[in-house]
Amino acid sequence: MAESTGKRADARRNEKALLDAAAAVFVSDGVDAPVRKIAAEAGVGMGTIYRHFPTRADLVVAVYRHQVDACAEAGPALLASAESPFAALRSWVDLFVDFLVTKRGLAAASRNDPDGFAALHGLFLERLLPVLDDILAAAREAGEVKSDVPAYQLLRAIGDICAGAERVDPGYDARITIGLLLDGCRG
Amino acid sequence: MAESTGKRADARRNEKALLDAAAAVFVSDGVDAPVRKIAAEAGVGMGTIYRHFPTRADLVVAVYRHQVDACAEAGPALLASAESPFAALRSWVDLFVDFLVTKRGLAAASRNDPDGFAALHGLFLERLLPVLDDILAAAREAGEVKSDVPAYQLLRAIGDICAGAERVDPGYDARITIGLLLDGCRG
DNA sequence: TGCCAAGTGGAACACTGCTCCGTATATTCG
DNA sequence: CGAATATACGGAGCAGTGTTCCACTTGGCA
Repeated sequence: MAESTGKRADARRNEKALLDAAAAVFVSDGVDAPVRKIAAEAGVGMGTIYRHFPTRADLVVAVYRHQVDACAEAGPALLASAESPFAALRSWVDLFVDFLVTKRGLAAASRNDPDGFAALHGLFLERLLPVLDDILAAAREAGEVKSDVPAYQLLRAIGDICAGAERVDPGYDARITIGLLLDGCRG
Repeated sequence: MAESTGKRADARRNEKALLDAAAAVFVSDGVDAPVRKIAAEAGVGMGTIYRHFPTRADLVVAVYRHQVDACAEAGPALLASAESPFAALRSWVDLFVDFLVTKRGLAAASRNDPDGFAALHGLFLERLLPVLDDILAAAREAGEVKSDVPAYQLLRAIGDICAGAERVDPGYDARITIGLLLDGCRG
């Protein structure tokens, strides 16, 4: 019964254990936590972790995929409920920033690892870019955004700023920068 | 004769060799190049490199210090010659961005290494922050900048954006984002 | 010249991501 | 129920990193 995946029962169990362990370790140690630690936390060996997630980035993507989905799905709702498209833009960007800054190291996770970057970047592009694009288009139509900056440019800038902001420093607030950026879009 | 440093002649020679080697390797391999490679290029042992530069960040700072100085010194000149303080702001930021993007990995060099970050960050704060602060103040006085964003916030945002932009991607241009940011400052 | 503190080199350590393959076991079939 | 087999597991091991340590060399001075 259960999943129709051809996987063996223990394999499925281990995959779940790994996802849970990774989520826990990412919270306590940051996304850069050693693979060994995640394997240990899950109570499996190195071989197992690499069997299920060929690269650490795959694991990261798997762990956060549903949160990214939630962020993507919130877009249209915000656009419908906010008092203006630009307000929706602000709210949605806030959501994304929240997501990024509450996951220690998420945005920077792939820094050292080009493949990892591609995976995470790809997830954002696939799920979030269309959403931001819609919001941006609506805001333009309402005359609230003059700049013709592409959504990609904006999405990436936000990611980069949050990545840099991960360093703890009481005097710095990434949200201020991002607010400035959005103001810049109004032209 | 020569420097009044109490250092031995061979020590001074090695320090110079290391700086030259590091500069060369940074260009060809990026700022993240292995320490061993720099030592080999300079023809010295591991012990020597760590004697002169206790951490890789110290080496990075030493290599780029005079370029940072040049950037700092260009500030007042730009302010005097540009047709408006905001134009000077743009030009100066361009200068800084040029510096960051032409040094592969410079802005991200310290990413993995908190001490390294502090060193580089400290250099920028010490040399560049006052310059940006002056330009920003002038632009505000001329009514060209409405936002009261602190210079620190802006400087760091630029650094973070360039750090993120280091990943090669023909579709992304950090300068667009930074331009947007400056537009945002005009309020 | 001879001495010795300053300086050097590179082996060794601790840590990382990742691979490999002998072993264990879930599942299936007789 | 008991074997046969494909599937999955564990962890030792490899390659590469930054950094430390200390026996050895050498510049500069008396």
